[in-house]
Amino acid sequence: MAEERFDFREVEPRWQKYWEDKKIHEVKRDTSKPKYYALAMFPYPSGKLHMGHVRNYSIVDVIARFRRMQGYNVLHPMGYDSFGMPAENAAIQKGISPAVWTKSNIAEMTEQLKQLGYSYDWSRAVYTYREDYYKWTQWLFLQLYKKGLAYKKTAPVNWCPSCETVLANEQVVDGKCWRCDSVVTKNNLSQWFFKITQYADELLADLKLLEKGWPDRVRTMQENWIARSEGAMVDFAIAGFDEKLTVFTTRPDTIYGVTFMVVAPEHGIVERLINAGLITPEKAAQVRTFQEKTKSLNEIARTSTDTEKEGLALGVSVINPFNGQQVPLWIANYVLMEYGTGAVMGVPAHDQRDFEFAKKFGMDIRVVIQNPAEPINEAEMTEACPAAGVMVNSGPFDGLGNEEGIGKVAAYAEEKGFGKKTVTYRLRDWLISRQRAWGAPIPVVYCEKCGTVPVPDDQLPVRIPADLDFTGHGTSPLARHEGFVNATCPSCGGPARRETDTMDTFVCSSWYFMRYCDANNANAPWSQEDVNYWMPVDQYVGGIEHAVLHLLYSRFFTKALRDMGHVAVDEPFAALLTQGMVIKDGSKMSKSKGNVVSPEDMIVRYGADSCRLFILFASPPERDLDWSDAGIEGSYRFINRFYRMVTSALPEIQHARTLLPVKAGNMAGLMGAITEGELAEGLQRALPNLAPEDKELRRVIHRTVKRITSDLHDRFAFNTAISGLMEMTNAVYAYRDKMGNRDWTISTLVLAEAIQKAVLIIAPFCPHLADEMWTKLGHHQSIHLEPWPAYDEDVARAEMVEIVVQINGKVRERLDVPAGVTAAEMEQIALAADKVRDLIAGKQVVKVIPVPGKLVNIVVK
RNA sequence: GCCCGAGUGGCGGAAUGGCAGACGCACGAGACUUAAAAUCUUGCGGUCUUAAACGGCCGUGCCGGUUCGAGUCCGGCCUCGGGCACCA
Repeated sequence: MAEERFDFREVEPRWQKYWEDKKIHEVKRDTSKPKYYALAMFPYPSGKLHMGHVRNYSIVDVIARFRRMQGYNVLHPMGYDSFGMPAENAAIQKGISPAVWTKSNIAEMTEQLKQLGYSYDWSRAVYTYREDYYKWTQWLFLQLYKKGLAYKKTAPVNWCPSCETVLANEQVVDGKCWRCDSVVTKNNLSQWFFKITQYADELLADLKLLEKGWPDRVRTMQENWIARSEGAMVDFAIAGFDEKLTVFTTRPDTIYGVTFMVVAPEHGIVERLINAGLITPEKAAQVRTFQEKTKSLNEIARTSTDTEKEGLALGVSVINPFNGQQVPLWIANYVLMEYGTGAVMGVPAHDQRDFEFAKKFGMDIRVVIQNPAEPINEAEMTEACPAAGVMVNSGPFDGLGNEEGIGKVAAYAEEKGFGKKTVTYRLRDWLISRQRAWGAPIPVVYCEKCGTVPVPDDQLPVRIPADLDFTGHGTSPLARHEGFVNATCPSCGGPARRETDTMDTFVCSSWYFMRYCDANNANAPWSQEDVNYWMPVDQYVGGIEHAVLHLLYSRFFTKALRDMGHVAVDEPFAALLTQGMVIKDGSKMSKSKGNVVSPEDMIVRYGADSCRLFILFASPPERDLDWSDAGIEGSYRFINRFYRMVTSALPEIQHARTLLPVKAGNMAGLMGAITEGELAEGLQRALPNLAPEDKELRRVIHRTVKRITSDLHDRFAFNTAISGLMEMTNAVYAYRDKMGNRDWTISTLVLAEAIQKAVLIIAPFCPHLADEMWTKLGHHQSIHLEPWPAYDEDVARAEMVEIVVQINGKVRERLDVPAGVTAAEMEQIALAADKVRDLIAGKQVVKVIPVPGKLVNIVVK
């Protein structure tokens, strides 16, 4: 065969320019076709693309191109999630303005995305840092505010006392500031929240709608993140103090087993008890020290069962309303203010954490749930017993099954007025305030007379000033910018101060998929017609690391906006594919490890098509992918092998053209182009004259088309789809080896069919190669506008199949049988085979299990 | 720690309860070539018997279970990875 190579350096840029000039990936609403919205999680413009991006975008590009060929009107957009910390860090470290840094990174990454040949509709690109985008982020904030879904409350932030600045969790390393190594503490600030908990029930219930399209594990993670739990709130009186302490418990059935009470160190009651003098001054000093110590622990450390439990008795008692018993009140590091009411009842007999706490501090253990068959004894317990059983030592509830008891106890409390049945969630409201300058400013002003006043729509956007001073110390640059802070109250016209916090970048990324539907709308975030035509996203693809936060926030946003009438869908992402990471030599690519593979280098050396092909071939999409330099070499070789397969067959295909009448409408017919219809008809006529080799090749071709169609449509198995393409290529080579002395007339037709279908199938994976080959086959229109090839079930079906005969589960014989044999026939054939008869001679056949078309298992004794 | 995953040849992986190792990489052999590269053909889990496997046995992280049959389902571990609310 000819020793030619695919000249990707010349071909790839040429086709990229062609697609861009012809705008073939720009889409409009079109009700004559079914729509398909294919979406990749948009990148943060950190500088250059990394292999994780290439993997993500190659997956979505294959899906988009495949669906286009299948006749869908495909929306495939791209943009940049371009607010965030790295731009501010660049400003602090290099003195470049965040906007300039961001813009130049975007330019570089866009260039690389274009070099990879992704079929984006660039006319719809969104950039969250631009005014025309964040204007609408602010508008949406105000919509939520007006609906009562945005509110302010006090919440702690990480605080570096030396830099006098707020730190992100990422900037706290082992409890210390990443820049100056000072011990980080907590500061309370008044901050904005979104009321996502109002949607907790629906976010949980609607996971059912995603059963088909989302991975089980992501739904499970969200379910556990929201974590609905049913239980009861119970009010405990405080001895000598006129305030009730409300606790939440999922086990009201154990309420008679309470031997102590614990609140979070930051619980408000502690302060009030100190102020009321119920906690002695010496004790109060200890409390302060304890609170300071807890502040330096993060949540993971506090809730870890490995962490030593620390506690401090306050010298105050609370009264169990069920039995009037007084139990001591404690503070402890393992109780969080964020969950439930920040107060938990201590039932050491039936809760492991309480058990450990009671053991450490010498508190009573009282069993109130017994297993009558194997009674437990307080003195001998080595761990808590959370199991079900019968209620004992529980006053009027004795003898009740504990599960029944849960409801009865709660109902009793409700009746008596000291408690009620409650549902709580682990999910907390979404804190969106960030003390940073490179984000969408929260569009609110504070007026001495009018209070908190939203900025009117016609004054949006609240702009980030261009002349900010980034130091990395002290308050946010926005808060230090006089021109920004000083404002006029929109309500009374008097002097006012602007809110200086910006929004969490997750707010920007909670609605970008709706902006893509109508990205250039200057009057609204989107039009109803567009958003309701394109939404929901049919296939969303991104990293598993977003399983909870981004995906949950976006679901919340969609539901809240639906309730305000801005969009008509319940869920934003009908289907989700979570792709694994790209690693090298067993660990994450990182500069410090020096194992970073640059997409740029790979494109220069092997071309975009090889790069795309390898990254899709090396691993199934959900799994982590180990990058291999030798592997991409293999993909590069395959592309050349494919190229030679097509180019060397061109004379035969020209010949095939002369055998077939050109049908009306085939404009490229004179150039040698054959339509799929012409080929199918020609082969239909040639059918009686086909040799076994012809039939075999046709079988491979049609079976492969079928398999790849299903791999792409049903299960996103790009790796096996590509291996199918390789097998098909191998089959064509084997066929051509035998072609020399065969009937030239028929074999050229079969070959033409094989080549043409192969080129169509490879189009979503290697779009440049495919378009180039399509042109060489005489076609005049881009292959990406052609329909996906058809396959014929009858041609794909094998005449004979090999079945396996097992004896007691071990393979003992292989037999060729006609394809459609029944189970009964298979059983007969298997038992009649010589080798089988020898092996079962003298033994008793207990059972025969025939599996049609696959195997027969004979069980003998 | 808690929640969620993953583990198969020298390597990446394939196998929807039914032949473990498709396809590719690496490596070996052969063809072509003055030579090399490229290309084409071919072999390739371990082990035992054997002149030779078209033979036997073992083998999908470990231990146990369900089943005629388990890489696949169930229970218990081990190791690695993702998330844990201010990285995005």
